[in-house]
Amino acid sequence: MATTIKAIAAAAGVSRGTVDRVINGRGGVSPEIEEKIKKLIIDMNYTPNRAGKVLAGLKKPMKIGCMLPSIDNPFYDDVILGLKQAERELHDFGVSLEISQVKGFNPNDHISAINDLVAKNISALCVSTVDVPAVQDVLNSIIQKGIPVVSINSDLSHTNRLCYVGCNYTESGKTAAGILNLIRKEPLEILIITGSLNMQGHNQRINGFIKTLQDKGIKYHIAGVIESMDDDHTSYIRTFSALKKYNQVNCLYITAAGVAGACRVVEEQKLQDQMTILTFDDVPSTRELVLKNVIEATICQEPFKQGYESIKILYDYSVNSAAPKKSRYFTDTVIKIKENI
Amino acid sequence: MATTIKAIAAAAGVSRGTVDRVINGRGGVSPEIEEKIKKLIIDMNYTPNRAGKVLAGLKKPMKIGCMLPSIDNPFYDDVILGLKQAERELHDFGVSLEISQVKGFNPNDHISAINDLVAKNISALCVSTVDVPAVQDVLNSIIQKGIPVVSINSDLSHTNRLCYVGCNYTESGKTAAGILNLIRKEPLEILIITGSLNMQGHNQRINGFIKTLQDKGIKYHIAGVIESMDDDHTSYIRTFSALKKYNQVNCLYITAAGVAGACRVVEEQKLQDQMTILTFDDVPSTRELVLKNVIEATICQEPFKQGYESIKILYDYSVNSAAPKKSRYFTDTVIKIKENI
DNA sequence: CTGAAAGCGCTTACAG
DNA sequence: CTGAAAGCGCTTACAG
Repeated sequence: MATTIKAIAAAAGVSRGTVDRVINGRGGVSPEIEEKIKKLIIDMNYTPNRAGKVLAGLKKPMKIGCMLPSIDNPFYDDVILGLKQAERELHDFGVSLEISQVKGFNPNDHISAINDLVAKNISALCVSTVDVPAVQDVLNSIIQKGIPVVSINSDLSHTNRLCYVGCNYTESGKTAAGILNLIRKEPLEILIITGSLNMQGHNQRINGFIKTLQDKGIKYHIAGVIESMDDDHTSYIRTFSALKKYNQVNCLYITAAGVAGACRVVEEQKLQDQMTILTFDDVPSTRELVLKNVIEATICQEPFKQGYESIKILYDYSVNSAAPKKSRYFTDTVIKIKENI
Repeated sequence: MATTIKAIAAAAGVSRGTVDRVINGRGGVSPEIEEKIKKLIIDMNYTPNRAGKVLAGLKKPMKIGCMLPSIDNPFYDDVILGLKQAERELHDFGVSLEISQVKGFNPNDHISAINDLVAKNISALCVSTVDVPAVQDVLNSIIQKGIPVVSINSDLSHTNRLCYVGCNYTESGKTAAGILNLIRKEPLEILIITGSLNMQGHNQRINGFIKTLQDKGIKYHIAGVIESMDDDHTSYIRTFSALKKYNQVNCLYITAAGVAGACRVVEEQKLQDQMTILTFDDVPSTRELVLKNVIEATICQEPFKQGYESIKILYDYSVNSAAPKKSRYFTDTVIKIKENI
């Protein structure tokens, strides 16, 4: 049987209330008694029982806010499933989620969604947002108020966020090059279709990719780099033009959304057989293209786990005062091909 | 606030004890009152609070037994880490693990290890064992005693095990062929090195592999099939002979342990460059060979998760009487290459 | 500065 | 067949 507050109180000859004050640093305990209890806690190897804490804490339930740019972005579907799974598991422990979904990456939209959540009295926040000063400032002021923040999928600089949970973008770019190295249809004439050159994650995927191509001594040439703006229509138009201009291209490296738009060009022009296509993430349209042998491999990042772990981390921090051990939790870089998708 | 036993009792005009009797089917309640309470439970949407259950159940702690053939088998290291992680998380809920490790696959050794666990008064069991009648009988008698059993990593037939948690062997074999299809150095002359032709999982890896090679229309020929007996020394000896005999082999497909032994032959004879090697699992020696570019890809099966989920499933079943929704929980088929291992 | 009591939701003897 | 009471480990007013 593990040590309890009751046992400590008996050993110290005080009441359980006093032991509780020391354990939780509520103050108002004489120095001698405080010392005595602290020593006992260590000697008797006391750790608070989570079930007891939960039950006592049921009177003041905890609401965790989540802000995601998930409208019209199927990538977030699995993130949300992960959030909800965590909510289900923690429901009996008094936890509920307040999920705020926005469309696009306008900082002002994100800020007002975040402020709305705070107004709804959340006691922790997880966000997937843009890393710009205006957003950083808002988050820092929230953190100052005692609301811990976890960044999902896209990290934040210059903030005291508790931790990041998401993709290792550089590694995922390297892995794409590793796959290409196995396939090896040299010389490679590569068209890079990125989401936005302003997105750090997308750039890391490009840099990791190129670095590994070089390290491996692969014969390649980057025909061009275009931006899809994470939009299938833009992606289609620009890929169409680019493939007309660079007609030697035999490899598409698509770092973000816009996969279906780019692949439509390839299919319409019947270029599947001579084109090696590498993409990221597993949204329904991408999955279909993998199953149709249009895309050779898509590299994924465990979105479900990103949602699930974020909530668990915030809960553990708030209730068990367990700070995360790492400042960045990278989910696995997962290679999916037709057979294991 | 969620509905509680107290609320139901008040609504029914009875004591909490009576409500508890109905909820847990302990009997001894008059039919009319039982009906009334059952209706109330549905109408008021009652679900038992786990924290309350846990606290009340702390007086009778729960011991879960685990039997693994893990001695001298590094594959199980991560399975055990997963078991221990679950134990840590459930420690405050009164759960402890009794892990029994054995060496090899002798049914009698497994049976006596299992019986020892039962003698230690475990209330649930997870096992990774051999699927033979003698073992099945022992497990069925244990299950009859009310001890639920989960099979890890290797499934059991003819038993009432609660569920299986482990690899999808057929899919992992297909995935190996999918990788080979991307690499395509036809014509392929393949040497299959399997663990044992008596192991269902190993055979499924072979069958899935060959089926997919055929479906893809890949030009291949199986030079031979040898058994490593999951042992590096045996693997080395037999691979050495086989490569001497079939000197056209340009691909090694290794379905189980014995990877390091087989690869030693390749390295000693400097065949790395002309040999495509596909393996399974991520043990230290395999990982090293992937990083050294000897192995092209190794296909993994989330061993940590296998351990972790097995315990969670047994716990949920025992405490929350939540039967698993599926009879087989397949962990993901994970492709690891140098860049993402 | 400290203690006694009540309560979170559930279960377990015990009494009738 | 049913109820009242005590208890699991912790926290929260309240009284002194």
